[in-house]
Amino acid sequence: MDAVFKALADPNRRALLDQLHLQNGQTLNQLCRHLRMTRQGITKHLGLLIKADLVVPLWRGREKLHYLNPAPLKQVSERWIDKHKAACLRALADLTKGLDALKPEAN
Amino acid sequence: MDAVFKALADPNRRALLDQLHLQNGQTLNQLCRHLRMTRQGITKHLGLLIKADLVVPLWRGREKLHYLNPAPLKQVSERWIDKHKAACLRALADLTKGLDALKPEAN
DNA sequence: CAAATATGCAACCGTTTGGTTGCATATTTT
DNA sequence: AAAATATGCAACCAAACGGTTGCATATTTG
Repeated sequence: MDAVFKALADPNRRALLDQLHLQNGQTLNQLCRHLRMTRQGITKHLGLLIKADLVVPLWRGREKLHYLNPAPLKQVSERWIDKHKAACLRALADLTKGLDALKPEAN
Repeated sequence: MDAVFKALADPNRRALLDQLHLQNGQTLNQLCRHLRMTRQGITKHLGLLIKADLVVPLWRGREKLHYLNPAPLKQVSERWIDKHKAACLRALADLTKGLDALKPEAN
């Protein structure tokens, strides 16, 4: 969890996530084109993103494809915002209520 | 926006947000009790949280009350997650589908 | 097999960060 | 007015961070 927040702290890493969000499964060299920095520098950033499980790497031959994994971000957003969660859950609750209202005639 | 991510990067600052989430409007000295660190250290952390607009201060006499402001976090969560939104919408879709499955005998 | 491509690993270095200590200021309380 | 309470500001320091350079390794291509 700490790794996720630390990974998000740097603007270049966020730019990498943006880039992957734009086109998923990019290789290291592809990502290098959009960011003016050494390849090794980007490698280190990607390393942190991967450690935080925000990016999942997949080897194909000599190429390393990078995929965006938004799962950890879910928890991030739901830590202090219960307004947000509440709104979503309320919508679901209302619908299930709607379901129950229709059910009696089928039971 | 950068300030928000940077502010969230430190575990002590996240602990402060947790503390405010538990009880809103706490004073500096109150917050000091839950975190083993110098008061001045906490002041600096709160400074960053305030600059990121994650915490809003309110002076009352010689006391400074701190209030949690979850608004900036909303944007954070919605930057790379459209899957999240999609998942939520899918859940809703599945439920409405369930509704439709029950409906025919009522229509 | 040799050359080119794609990536990894480690040392190094200036800057930022997290935290402390010391002192100053403002509001209550007695 | 004096003592106590609540906070602010600045200097300082070790540790972490962001980025570079240099070299090593693995896969593909000719």
